[in-house]
Amino acid sequence: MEQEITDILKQSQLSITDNRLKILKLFQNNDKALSHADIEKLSGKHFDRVTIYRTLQTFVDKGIIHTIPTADNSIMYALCKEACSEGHHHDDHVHFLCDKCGTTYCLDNVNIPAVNIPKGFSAHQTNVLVNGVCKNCK
Amino acid sequence: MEQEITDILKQSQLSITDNRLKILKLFQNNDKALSHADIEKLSGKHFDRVTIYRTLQTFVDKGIIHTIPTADNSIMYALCKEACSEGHHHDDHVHFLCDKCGTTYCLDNVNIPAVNIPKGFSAHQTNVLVNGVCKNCK
DNA sequence: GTAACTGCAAAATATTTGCATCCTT
DNA sequence: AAGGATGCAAATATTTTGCAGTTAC
Repeated sequence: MEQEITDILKQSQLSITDNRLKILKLFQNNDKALSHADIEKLSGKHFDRVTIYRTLQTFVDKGIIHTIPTADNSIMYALCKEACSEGHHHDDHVHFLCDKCGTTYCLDNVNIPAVNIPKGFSAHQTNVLVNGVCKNCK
Repeated sequence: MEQEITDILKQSQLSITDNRLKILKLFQNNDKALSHADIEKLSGKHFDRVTIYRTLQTFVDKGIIHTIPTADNSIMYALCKEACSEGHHHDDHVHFLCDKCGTTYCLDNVNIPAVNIPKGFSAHQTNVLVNGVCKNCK
């Protein structure tokens, strides 16, 4: 597990630092999407706000995490699966936001359905965000 | 047309003010989603930032406009169709974001497809956001 | 006349940038 | 040693709140 995390950084040609390892571990341990604020709390404020901003941005750029568009517009981040690579995300899965607990899940096993778009438009990527109640809050 | 706009406000039991009429007119004239910044620009800075914040919030609360979750997390707003009412949105249409010109469209005629969500989860609302190239940028 | 709306000032938050220092390689 | 990463300070930008003056009804 520890090994996996460092591998992720190596593959993206990023220096292996405590900071990055800790943030990555937060994502792995939580199995849900995290906001900047979540990371700040979960980390116990051990590192700087600015570092979190920069680290998240770096991870997004490298395709390690992806952002999730949410209705209330808090930016959420979650780990990308193997299909993602630098500059080219394939987050073709559905995101689920629980209205009760606020947790955002990546439903990796749920494929996004095909969408018919009008003539003249060409689709490149599709995001699906489902709101509702999650299994824990039921 | 002018009449329509005042009717919208009347139906929501809101006072009819220049400010609100102008902002509503911006939405009607542009046929696309607008951000807070867009409105500031389009209005020619004739009214206060704060007023725009409050007006947009009021409109969202009353079901006159809805927010659109976007990948880059700028908050976009667009007019709701007749199905929306206070506190209960039915934005069951697809949103399209053009990667070239940045325009966000409501594809009112495109219904959102059914999504299979896992056991234990119950869906309440589904948002679909498609990225690509729009008819004008092709 | 009264309640609602607006604009200004200011506070509170959030995000970005510059730079000196420290850490990874 | 060199380049990248971090932390601090500070600059910007964004959003919220309070309040007094104005406007719609």
